[in-house]
Amino acid sequence: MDEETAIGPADARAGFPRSCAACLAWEQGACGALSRSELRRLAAGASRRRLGPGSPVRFARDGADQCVSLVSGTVKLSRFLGDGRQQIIALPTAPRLIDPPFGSRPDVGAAAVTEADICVFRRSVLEAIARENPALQHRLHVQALAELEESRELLLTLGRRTARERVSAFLLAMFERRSVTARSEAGPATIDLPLSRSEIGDYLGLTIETVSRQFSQLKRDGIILVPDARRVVLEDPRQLIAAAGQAAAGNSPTG
Amino acid sequence: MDEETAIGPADARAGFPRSCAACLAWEQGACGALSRSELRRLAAGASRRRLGPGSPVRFARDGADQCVSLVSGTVKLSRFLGDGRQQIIALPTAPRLIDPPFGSRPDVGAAAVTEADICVFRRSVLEAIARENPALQHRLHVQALAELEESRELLLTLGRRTARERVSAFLLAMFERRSVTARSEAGPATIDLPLSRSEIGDYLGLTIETVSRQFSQLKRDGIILVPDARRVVLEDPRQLIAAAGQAAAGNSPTG
DNA sequence: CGGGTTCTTGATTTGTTTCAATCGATGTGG
DNA sequence: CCACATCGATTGAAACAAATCAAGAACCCG
Repeated sequence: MDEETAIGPADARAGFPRSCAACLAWEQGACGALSRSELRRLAAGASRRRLGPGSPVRFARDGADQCVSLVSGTVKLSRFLGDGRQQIIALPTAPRLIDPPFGSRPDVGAAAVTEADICVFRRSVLEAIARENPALQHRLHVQALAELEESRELLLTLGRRTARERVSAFLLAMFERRSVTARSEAGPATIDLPLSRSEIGDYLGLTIETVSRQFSQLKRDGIILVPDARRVVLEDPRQLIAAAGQAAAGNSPTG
Repeated sequence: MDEETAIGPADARAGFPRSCAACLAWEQGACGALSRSELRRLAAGASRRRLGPGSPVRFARDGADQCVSLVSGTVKLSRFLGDGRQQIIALPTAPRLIDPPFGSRPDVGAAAVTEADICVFRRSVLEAIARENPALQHRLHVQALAELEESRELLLTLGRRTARERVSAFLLAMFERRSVTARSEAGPATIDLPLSRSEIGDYLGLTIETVSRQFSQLKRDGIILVPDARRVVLEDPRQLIAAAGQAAAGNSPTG
């Protein structure tokens, strides 16, 4: 997606902070746009943490000087209504800056959905570096635009798709973002779901029961197989695509 | 929101391209971060156009070298399903870059909802300038993050709010973005709606009939007055806020 | 094996859509 | 100036999809 990493391949990591040298998110993540000295500056105040599924990610409320990077795993970002209704608004996977610099994000909650590693560092330092380093700035910008696109796709789903279309579209999306190792495997396509039924509901604006019913329905229709609750195999991808209610070109039909 | 304009106040416009000197979006928009020479470079291939309500904004499909800036008015950005179902995903107001550089935006449609002026210029030139001009880059980045926040707010609305809550939240949002002149007026707060009932439906993921019914209901409850279809006066703002189902802090109640 | 959690399935209710008719404003031509 | 067509908005009745309420089944872990 982006050629210009400021630093060389993995074997050239000498001179970098130790924690960064071992970091999986090193090259692809935002840090890949950083020079040795910048990385050292950032790593100074940084700390790593491992999270189990479900553990909340504490964001810097009240303007504390923090910034969270997701180094491995998947988290859910949610917004809430006063009575507890929850909507998952994004499902970032590593490597990704959740809670990015310059953002004004209000009442967003975050929690790990898989095992996850996060790296917390000083927001002010990253912002300062970004202001001097166009490559980093550009990376962050492109990242934000990608998240905007994802968000808008979900908007279409929540606003206009039926329950069946929502879970079909969700399965398709999970299929497309599956890991490279899973992608290269032969045989029928298998999707590992990072979310529970309840979380899928919170993502798709549905109840857990409706999600479950749609799974059963797709199963009965011979479109998917569900060997266990966290896995789905695609029997008939063609039909799943049809069931998702595909998006169309943006030329408004009539105003 | 952002102090660092690269150039001085309005009376210092000498030396700028003529069309830019007269441009309303000049300082606040992205162009405000540009130097004289950069602005001249950009204005070279630029063209202005006035759009009536409903007219589609032609985006550069198939990678044509174009970029659209909204100079005045409001447009709707929509996504579509194959059978024509429409979801409005954003309602940008001037000054704003719709169809911004570096974005990969797929099948997004755009149409003016009010009278609108747009400025079309060469995408490659803006991208080139952005890569050299950190202030512009930063502005575009902050802009993208703001749009992401708006999008996520709408996500919460579409995923978890009832019809009544949706139109209440919509009215509140329209109230908050009303013009400065309208804001300073005395007397009961009046909201001018830029959208028709049908467009409000497309924005809130509802049908036109449901939108209409909710307006009538809020009227009957003494919360709003509807002097005509395009205007709403707030009788009881407190109750409207309650009816919108207010958002809560992001600390997940339980996972 | 028990105890808890998650998932599934069924019956019923409810909110929203769909279908259909009417109203009101605006504009046109006779 | 008044019938008449048009378009958006409103209202009503019926149909429907998803939520809610309520059991049960499957699975996991100690």
